[in-house]
Amino acid sequence: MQPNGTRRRIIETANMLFYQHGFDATSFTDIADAVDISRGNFYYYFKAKDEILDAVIEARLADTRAMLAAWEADGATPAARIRSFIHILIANKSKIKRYGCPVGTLTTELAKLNHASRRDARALFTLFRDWLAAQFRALGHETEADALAMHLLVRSQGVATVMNAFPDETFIRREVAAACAWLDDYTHGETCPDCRA
Amino acid sequence: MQPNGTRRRIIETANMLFYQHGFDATSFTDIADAVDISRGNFYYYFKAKDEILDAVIEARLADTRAMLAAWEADGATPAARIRSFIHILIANKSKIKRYGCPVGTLTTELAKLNHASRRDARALFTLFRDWLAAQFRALGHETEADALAMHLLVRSQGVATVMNAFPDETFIRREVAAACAWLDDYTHGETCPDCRA
DNA sequence: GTCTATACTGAGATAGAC
DNA sequence: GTCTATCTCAGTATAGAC
Repeated sequence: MQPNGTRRRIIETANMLFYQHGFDATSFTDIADAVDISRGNFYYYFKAKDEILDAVIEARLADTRAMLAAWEADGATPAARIRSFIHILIANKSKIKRYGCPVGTLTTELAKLNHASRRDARALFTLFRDWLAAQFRALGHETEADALAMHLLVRSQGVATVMNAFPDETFIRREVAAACAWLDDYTHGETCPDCRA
Repeated sequence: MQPNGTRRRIIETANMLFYQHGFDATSFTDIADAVDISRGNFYYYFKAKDEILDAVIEARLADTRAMLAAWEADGATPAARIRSFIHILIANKSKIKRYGCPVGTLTTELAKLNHASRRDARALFTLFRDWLAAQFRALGHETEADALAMHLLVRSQGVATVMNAFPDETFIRREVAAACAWLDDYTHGETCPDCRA
Protein backbone atom coordinates (compact mmCIF):
# COMPACT_ATOMS: atom_id res chain seq x y z
CA MET A 1 0.00 0.00 0.00
CA GLN A 2 2.91 2.39 0.30
CA PRO A 3 2.68 4.55 -2.78
CA ASN A 4 5.74 4.88 -4.96
CA GLY A 5 6.79 8.11 -6.63
CA THR A 6 4.54 8.00 -9.66
CA ARG A 7 1.49 6.99 -7.72
CA ARG A 8 2.05 9.78 -5.26
CA ARG A 9 2.51 12.32 -8.04
CA ILE A 10 -0.73 11.19 -9.69
CA ILE A 11 -2.66 11.60 -6.46
CA GLU A 12 -1.13 14.98 -5.68
CA THR A 13 -1.79 16.27 -9.19
CA ALA A 14 -5.32 14.89 -9.28
CA ASN A 15 -5.92 16.44 -5.87
CA MET A 16 -4.90 19.84 -7.19
CA LEU A 17 -6.83 19.54 -10.47
CA PHE A 18 -9.98 18.26 -8.79
CA TYR A 19 -9.83 21.31 -6.56
CA GLN A 20 -9.11 23.80 -9.30
CA HIS A 21 -11.42 22.51 -12.02
CA GLY A 22 -13.70 20.02 -10.30
CA PHE A 23 -13.78 16.24 -10.37
CA ASP A 24 -16.01 15.81 -13.39
CA ALA A 25 -14.27 18.43 -15.51
CA THR A 26 -10.82 16.92 -14.91
CA SER A 27 -9.96 14.28 -17.51
CA PHE A 28 -7.37 11.51 -17.47
CA THR A 29 -5.52 13.44 -20.13
CA ASP A 30 -5.40 16.52 -17.91
CA ILE A 31 -3.86 14.55 -15.07
CA ALA A 32 -1.52 12.50 -17.29
CA ASP A 33 -0.24 15.64 -19.00
CA ALA A 34 0.34 17.41 -15.70
CA VAL A 35 2.17 14.39 -14.24
CA ASP A 36 3.97 13.92 -17.56
CA ILE A 37 3.14 10.25 -18.04
CA SER A 38 1.11 8.52 -20.73
CA ARG A 39 -2.56 7.86 -20.31
CA GLY A 40 -1.91 4.16 -20.59
CA ASN A 41 0.48 4.16 -17.69
CA PHE A 42 -2.29 5.62 -15.66
CA TYR A 43 -4.18 2.37 -15.56
CA TYR A 44 -1.29 0.59 -13.98
CA TYR A 45 -2.08 2.57 -10.83
CA PHE A 46 -5.80 3.22 -11.08
CA LYS A 47 -8.30 1.01 -12.83
CA ALA A 48 -11.00 3.68 -12.94
CA LYS A 49 -11.51 7.37 -12.37
CA ASP A 50 -13.47 6.73 -9.21
CA GLU A 51 -10.43 5.06 -7.72
CA ILE A 52 -8.41 8.24 -8.11
CA LEU A 53 -11.19 10.16 -6.44
CA ASP A 54 -11.11 7.80 -3.49
CA ALA A 55 -7.34 8.11 -3.28
CA VAL A 56 -7.62 11.91 -3.40
CA ILE A 57 -10.24 11.95 -0.63
CA GLU A 58 -8.02 9.65 1.43
CA ALA A 59 -5.08 12.00 0.90
CA ARG A 60 -7.17 14.99 1.90
CA LEU A 61 -8.34 13.20 5.03
CA ALA A 62 -4.72 12.50 5.95
CA ASP A 63 -3.70 16.09 5.21
CA THR A 64 -6.58 17.41 7.29
CA ARG A 65 -5.74 15.14 10.22
CA ALA A 66 -2.16 16.37 10.09
CA MET A 67 -3.28 19.99 9.99
CA LEU A 68 -5.63 19.53 12.94
CA ALA A 69 -2.86 17.79 14.86
CA ALA A 70 -0.55 20.73 14.14
CA TRP A 71 -3.16 23.20 15.37
CA GLU A 72 -3.63 21.04 18.43
CA ALA A 73 0.09 21.16 19.11
CA ASP A 74 0.67 24.82 18.28
CA GLY A 75 -2.41 26.40 19.86
CA ALA A 76 -1.81 27.44 23.46
CA THR A 77 -5.52 27.34 24.31
CA PRO A 78 -8.68 25.80 22.83
CA ALA A 79 -9.72 29.30 21.78
CA ALA A 80 -6.45 29.84 19.95
CA ARG A 81 -6.92 26.51 18.16
CA ILE A 82 -10.41 27.45 17.04
CA ARG A 83 -9.03 30.74 15.72
CA SER A 84 -6.56 28.72 13.63
CA PHE A 85 -9.60 27.27 11.91
CA ILE A 86 -11.26 30.65 11.40
CA HIS A 87 -8.08 32.20 10.04
CA ILE A 88 -7.53 29.65 7.26
CA LEU A 89 -10.00 31.82 5.37
CA ILE A 90 -7.27 34.45 5.32
CA ALA A 91 -4.33 32.09 4.96
CA ASN A 92 -5.87 30.43 1.88
CA LYS A 93 -7.75 33.42 0.57
CA SER A 94 -6.11 33.53 -2.86
CA LYS A 95 -7.10 29.97 -3.65
CA ILE A 96 -10.54 30.28 -2.10
CA LYS A 97 -11.27 33.39 -4.15
CA ARG A 98 -10.56 31.44 -7.31
CA TYR A 99 -11.74 27.93 -6.49
CA GLY A 100 -13.81 28.09 -3.32
CA CYS A 101 -13.37 25.84 -0.30
CA PRO A 102 -11.94 22.44 -1.24
CA VAL A 103 -14.24 20.65 1.19
CA GLY A 104 -17.45 22.48 0.40
CA THR A 105 -17.10 22.49 -3.37
CA LEU A 106 -16.19 18.80 -3.53
CA THR A 107 -19.13 17.88 -1.34
CA THR A 108 -21.67 19.85 -3.37
CA GLU A 109 -20.27 18.58 -6.67
CA LEU A 110 -20.45 14.94 -5.58
CA ALA A 111 -23.95 15.56 -4.25
CA LYS A 112 -25.08 16.78 -7.66
CA LEU A 113 -23.36 13.87 -9.38
CA ASN A 114 -24.99 11.57 -6.82
CA HIS A 115 -21.55 9.98 -6.60
CA ALA A 116 -20.89 6.94 -4.46
CA SER A 117 -17.91 8.64 -2.79
CA ARG A 118 -20.17 11.40 -1.53
CA ARG A 119 -20.16 9.89 1.94
CA ASP A 120 -16.40 9.66 2.08
CA ALA A 121 -16.11 13.32 1.15
CA ARG A 122 -18.45 14.20 3.97
CA ALA A 123 -15.94 12.65 6.36
CA LEU A 124 -13.76 15.69 5.63
CA PHE A 125 -16.45 17.88 7.14
CA THR A 126 -16.84 15.50 10.05
CA LEU A 127 -13.15 15.78 10.84
CA PHE A 128 -13.44 19.55 11.31
CA ARG A 129 -16.79 19.24 13.04
CA ASP A 130 -15.55 16.80 15.67
CA TRP A 131 -12.28 18.61 16.21
CA LEU A 132 -14.04 21.95 16.72
CA ALA A 133 -16.58 20.36 19.06
CA ALA A 134 -13.72 18.92 21.10
CA GLN A 135 -12.24 22.40 21.46
CA PHE A 136 -15.57 23.83 22.63
CA ARG A 137 -15.86 20.97 25.08
CA ALA A 138 -12.41 21.84 26.39
CA LEU A 139 -13.76 25.37 26.92
CA GLY A 140 -16.48 23.93 29.14
CA HIS A 141 -19.40 24.07 26.69
CA GLU A 142 -20.35 20.43 26.90
CA THR A 143 -23.94 20.39 25.73
CA GLU A 144 -23.69 22.94 22.94
CA ALA A 145 -20.24 21.90 21.67
CA ASP A 146 -21.51 20.30 18.46
CA ALA A 147 -23.94 23.13 17.73
CA LEU A 148 -21.13 25.67 18.13
CA ALA A 149 -18.88 23.60 15.88
CA MET A 150 -21.58 23.44 13.23
CA HIS A 151 -22.07 27.18 13.44
CA LEU A 152 -18.41 27.74 12.70
CA LEU A 153 -18.64 25.39 9.73
CA VAL A 154 -21.54 27.51 8.51
CA ARG A 155 -19.62 30.76 8.79
CA SER A 156 -16.54 29.27 7.20
CA GLN A 157 -18.41 27.77 4.26
CA GLY A 158 -20.46 30.90 3.84
CA VAL A 159 -17.47 33.22 3.70
CA ALA A 160 -15.72 30.87 1.28
CA THR A 161 -18.66 30.77 -1.14
CA VAL A 162 -19.36 34.49 -0.99
CA MET A 163 -15.70 35.49 -1.36
CA ASN A 164 -15.56 33.25 -4.41
CA ALA A 165 -18.29 35.42 -5.92
CA PHE A 166 -17.06 38.71 -4.45
CA PRO A 167 -13.28 38.55 -3.91
CA ASP A 168 -13.21 41.60 -1.68
CA GLU A 169 -10.43 41.97 0.85
CA THR A 170 -12.37 44.18 3.26
CA PHE A 171 -15.25 41.76 3.30
CA ILE A 172 -13.03 38.81 4.20
CA ARG A 173 -11.27 40.60 7.05
CA ARG A 174 -14.56 41.86 8.39
CA GLU A 175 -16.18 38.43 8.42
CA VAL A 176 -13.15 36.75 9.98
CA ALA A 177 -13.09 39.42 12.68
CA ALA A 178 -16.84 38.94 13.20
CA ALA A 179 -16.36 35.20 13.63
CA CYS A 180 -13.56 35.77 16.14
CA ALA A 181 -15.74 38.29 17.98
CA TRP A 182 -18.56 35.75 18.07
CA LEU A 183 -16.11 33.25 19.53
CA ASP A 184 -15.24 35.65 22.33
CA ASP A 185 -18.56 34.87 24.02
CA TYR A 186 -17.24 31.37 24.71
CA THR A 187 -13.59 31.96 25.58
CA HIS A 188 -13.86 33.36 29.10
CA GLY A 189 -12.34 36.70 28.12
CA GLU A 190 -9.62 35.60 25.73
CA THR A 191 -9.68 37.59 22.46
CA CYS A 192 -8.06 37.25 19.03
CA PRO A 193 -4.67 39.00 18.80
CA ASP A 194 -4.89 39.21 15.00
CA CYS A 195 -8.39 40.67 14.70
CA ARG A 196 -7.97 44.08 16.31
CA ALA A 197 -10.21 46.53 14.47
CA MET B 1 -37.39 37.65 -28.24
CA GLN B 2 -40.64 36.28 -26.83
CA PRO B 3 -39.98 32.59 -26.31
CA ASN B 4 -42.50 30.14 -27.71
CA GLY B 5 -43.57 26.97 -25.95
CA THR B 6 -40.67 24.72 -26.88
CA ARG B 7 -38.04 27.29 -26.14
CA ARG B 8 -39.55 27.96 -22.74
CA ARG B 9 -39.71 24.26 -21.95
CA ILE B 10 -36.06 23.85 -22.90
CA ILE B 11 -35.01 26.68 -20.63
CA GLU B 12 -37.14 25.50 -17.72
CA THR B 13 -35.87 21.94 -18.04
CA ALA B 14 -32.26 23.02 -18.41
CA ASN B 15 -32.68 25.28 -15.41
CA MET B 16 -33.82 22.32 -13.33
CA LEU B 17 -31.18 19.92 -14.61
CA PHE B 18 -28.35 22.43 -14.21
CA TYR B 19 -29.44 22.84 -10.62
CA GLN B 20 -29.84 19.15 -9.90
CA HIS B 21 -26.79 17.77 -11.69
CA GLY B 22 -24.65 20.77 -12.49
CA PHE B 23 -24.05 22.59 -15.78
CA ASP B 24 -21.13 20.50 -17.00
CA ALA B 25 -22.67 17.15 -16.12
CA THR B 26 -25.92 17.94 -17.94
CA SER B 27 -25.78 16.90 -21.59
CA PHE B 28 -27.90 17.92 -24.55
CA THR B 29 -29.34 14.43 -24.55
CA ASP B 30 -30.40 14.80 -20.92
CA ILE B 31 -32.27 17.99 -21.70
CA ALA B 32 -33.71 16.77 -25.01
CA ASP B 33 -34.98 13.58 -23.38
CA ALA B 34 -36.58 15.47 -20.52
CA VAL B 35 -38.24 17.95 -22.88
CA ASP B 36 -39.12 15.07 -25.21
CA ILE B 37 -37.70 16.58 -28.37
CA SER B 38 -34.90 15.37 -30.61
CA ARG B 39 -31.34 16.54 -30.10
CA GLY B 40 -31.39 18.02 -33.59
CA ASN B 41 -34.37 20.23 -32.85
CA PHE B 42 -32.37 21.62 -30.01
CA TYR B 43 -30.09 23.53 -32.29
CA TYR B 44 -32.99 25.36 -33.82
CA TYR B 45 -33.24 27.23 -30.51
CA PHE B 46 -29.71 27.21 -29.18
CA LYS B 47 -26.56 27.11 -31.27
CA ALA B 48 -24.33 26.06 -28.39
CA LYS B 49 -24.49 24.85 -24.83
CA ASP B 50 -23.25 28.17 -23.51
CA GLU B 51 -26.30 29.85 -25.00
CA ILE B 52 -28.61 27.69 -22.92
CA LEU B 53 -26.60 28.59 -19.85
CA ASP B 54 -27.03 32.27 -20.58
CA ALA B 55 -30.75 31.78 -21.10
CA VAL B 56 -30.99 29.85 -17.84
CA ILE B 57 -29.14 32.56 -15.94
CA GLU B 58 -31.42 35.17 -17.49
CA ALA B 59 -34.45 33.15 -16.42
CA ARG B 60 -33.11 32.84 -12.89
CA LEU B 61 -32.48 36.56 -12.74
CA ALA B 62 -36.08 37.20 -13.79
CA ASP B 63 -37.39 34.65 -11.27
CA THR B 64 -35.30 36.20 -8.51
CA ARG B 65 -36.46 39.71 -9.34
CA ALA B 66 -40.05 38.49 -9.20
CA MET B 67 -39.44 36.77 -5.86
CA LEU B 68 -37.84 39.86 -4.36
CA ALA B 69 -40.70 41.99 -5.65
CA ALA B 70 -43.16 39.60 -4.00
CA TRP B 71 -41.28 39.81 -0.70
CA GLU B 72 -41.27 43.56 -1.05
CA ALA B 73 -45.03 43.56 -1.52
CA ASP B 74 -45.90 40.97 1.11
CA GLY B 75 -43.52 41.99 3.90
CA ALA B 76 -45.10 44.47 6.28
CA THR B 77 -41.73 45.79 7.48
CA PRO B 78 -38.13 45.72 6.22
CA ALA B 79 -37.37 43.25 9.02
CA ALA B 80 -40.16 40.94 7.86
CA ARG B 81 -38.81 41.12 4.32
CA ILE B 82 -35.34 40.17 5.45
CA ARG B 83 -36.80 37.23 7.34
CA SER B 84 -38.39 36.09 4.07
CA PHE B 85 -34.87 35.75 2.77
CA ILE B 86 -33.64 33.87 5.85
CA HIS B 87 -36.58 31.50 5.81
CA ILE B 88 -36.11 30.29 2.23
CA LEU B 89 -33.58 27.95 3.83
CA ILE B 90 -36.55 26.23 5.43
CA ALA B 91 -38.96 26.67 2.53
CA ASN B 92 -36.52 25.06 0.08
CA LYS B 93 -34.80 22.73 2.51
CA SER B 94 -35.61 19.48 0.67
CA LYS B 95 -33.97 20.69 -2.52
CA ILE B 96 -31.06 22.35 -0.73
CA LYS B 97 -30.31 19.16 1.19
CA ARG B 98 -29.97 17.31 -2.09
CA TYR B 99 -28.56 19.89 -4.46
CA GLY B 100 -27.31 22.82 -2.40
CA CYS B 101 -28.12 26.47 -3.07
CA PRO B 102 -28.82 27.12 -6.78
CA VAL B 103 -26.94 30.42 -6.67
CA GLY B 104 -23.91 29.31 -4.69
CA THR B 105 -23.37 26.01 -6.47
CA LEU B 106 -23.70 27.54 -9.93
CA THR B 107 -21.25 30.28 -9.03
CA THR B 108 -18.60 27.94 -7.66
CA GLU B 109 -18.99 25.54 -10.58
CA LEU B 110 -18.57 28.27 -13.17
CA ALA B 111 -15.60 29.60 -11.22
CA LYS B 112 -13.88 26.22 -11.44
CA LEU B 113 -14.72 25.93 -15.13
CA ASN B 114 -13.45 29.48 -15.57
CA HIS B 115 -16.57 29.97 -17.63
CA ALA B 116 -17.29 33.21 -19.46
CA SER B 117 -20.78 33.42 -17.93
CA ARG B 118 -19.29 33.46 -14.46
CA ARG B 119 -19.91 37.17 -14.17
CA ASP B 120 -23.54 36.86 -15.23
CA ALA B 121 -24.10 34.24 -12.56
CA ARG B 122 -22.63 36.57 -9.96
CA ALA B 123 -25.41 39.04 -10.80
CA LEU B 124 -27.76 36.61 -9.05
CA PHE B 125 -25.84 37.21 -5.85
CA THR B 126 -25.81 40.94 -6.48
CA LEU B 127 -29.60 40.96 -6.76
CA PHE B 128 -29.94 39.56 -3.23
CA ARG B 129 -27.09 41.67 -1.92
CA ASP B 130 -28.56 44.96 -3.13
CA TRP B 131 -32.09 44.06 -2.09
CA LEU B 132 -30.98 43.10 1.42
CA ALA B 133 -28.87 46.25 1.71
CA ALA B 134 -31.91 48.33 0.72
CA GLN B 135 -33.90 46.71 3.54
CA PHE B 136 -31.19 47.48 6.07
CA ARG B 137 -31.08 51.03 4.80
CA ALA B 138 -34.82 51.26 5.32
CA LEU B 139 -34.17 50.17 8.90
CA GLY B 140 -31.88 53.16 9.30
CA HIS B 141 -28.51 51.38 9.03
CA GLU B 142 -27.13 53.50 6.21
CA THR B 143 -23.39 53.02 6.52
CA GLU B 144 -23.33 49.32 7.38
CA ALA B 145 -26.18 48.26 5.10
CA ASP B 146 -23.99 46.48 2.57
CA ALA B 147 -21.88 44.79 5.24
CA LEU B 148 -25.02 43.49 6.95
CA ALA B 149 -26.37 42.26 3.62
CA MET B 150 -23.12 40.44 2.92
CA HIS B 151 -23.22 38.86 6.36
CA LEU B 152 -26.65 37.42 5.63
CA LEU B 153 -25.41 36.06 2.32
CA VAL B 154 -22.62 34.38 4.27
CA ARG B 155 -24.99 32.75 6.75
CA SER B 156 -27.37 31.69 4.02
CA GLN B 157 -24.65 30.17 1.83
CA GLY B 158 -23.01 28.54 4.83
CA VAL B 159 -26.17 26.87 6.05
CA ALA B 160 -26.97 25.69 2.52
CA THR B 161 -23.55 24.08 2.04
CA VAL B 162 -23.45 22.48 5.48
CA MET B 163 -27.01 21.16 5.29
CA ASN B 164 -26.12 19.63 1.96
CA ALA B 165 -23.43 17.64 3.79
CA PHE B 166 -25.42 17.12 6.99
CA PRO B 167 -29.15 17.13 6.19
CA ASP B 168 -30.18 17.54 9.81
CA GLU B 169 -33.52 19.13 10.62
CA THR B 170 -32.52 20.39 14.06
CA PHE B 171 -29.42 22.03 12.68
CA ILE B 172 -31.37 23.93 10.02
CA ARG B 173 -33.99 25.25 12.44
CA ARG B 174 -31.30 26.25 14.89
CA GLU B 175 -29.27 28.20 12.35
CA VAL B 176 -32.32 29.93 10.89
CA ALA B 177 -33.39 30.93 14.41
CA ALA B 178 -29.84 32.14 15.10
CA ALA B 179 -29.88 34.28 11.95
CA CYS B 180 -33.25 35.76 12.94
CA ALA B 181 -31.94 36.41 16.45
CA TRP B 182 -28.90 38.13 14.97
CA LEU B 183 -31.25 40.27 12.90
CA ASP B 184 -33.10 41.39 16.03
CA ASP B 185 -30.20 43.67 16.90
CA TYR B 186 -31.12 45.80 13.90
CA THR B 187 -34.94 45.74 13.92
CA HIS B 188 -35.71 48.13 16.81
CA GLY B 189 -37.38 45.43 18.86
CA GLU B 190 -39.29 43.54 16.19
CA THR B 191 -38.75 39.75 16.43
CA CYS B 192 -39.45 36.74 14.21
CA PRO B 193 -42.91 35.22 14.82
CA ASP B 194 -41.82 31.88 13.34
CA CYS B 195 -38.58 31.40 15.30
CA ARG B 196 -39.82 31.05 18.87
CA ALA B 197 -37.61 28.59 20.68
C1' DG C 1 -40.41 23.64 -36.35
C1' DT C 2 -39.17 19.08 -35.93
C1' DC C 3 -37.06 15.14 -37.33
C1' DT C 4 -33.16 11.50 -38.82
C1' DA C 5 -28.64 10.75 -40.11
C1' DT C 6 -24.11 11.68 -39.59
C1' DA C 7 -19.57 13.93 -38.66
C1' DC C 8 -16.23 14.89 -35.30
C1' DT C 9 -14.21 15.12 -30.95
C1' DG C 10 -12.68 13.74 -26.48
C1' DA C 11 -13.81 10.83 -22.81
C1' DG C 12 -12.84 6.38 -20.12
C1' DA C 13 -10.84 2.06 -20.68
C1' DT C 14 -8.09 -2.26 -22.61
C1' DA C 15 -4.26 -4.98 -25.02
C1' DG C 16 -0.03 -5.85 -25.64
C1' DA C 17 4.93 -4.44 -26.97
C1' DC C 18 9.02 -2.92 -24.66
C1' DG D 1 6.65 0.39 -14.99
C1' DT D 2 5.92 2.77 -19.02
C1' DC D 3 4.69 3.15 -23.51
C1' DT D 4 1.72 3.13 -28.16
C1' DA D 5 -2.21 1.63 -30.39
C1' DT D 6 -6.80 0.88 -30.32
C1' DC D 7 -11.66 0.22 -28.81
C1' DT D 8 -16.07 1.96 -27.41
C1' DC D 9 -19.06 5.26 -26.12
C1' DA D 10 -21.05 9.78 -25.14
C1' DG D 11 -20.62 14.40 -26.08
C1' DT D 12 -21.25 18.63 -29.16
C1' DA D 13 -22.49 20.06 -33.45
C1' DT D 14 -24.07 20.08 -38.57
C1' DA D 15 -26.80 18.86 -42.90
C1' DG D 16 -30.62 18.22 -44.90
C1' DA D 17 -35.30 15.76 -45.47
C1' DC D 18 -40.03 16.50 -44.10
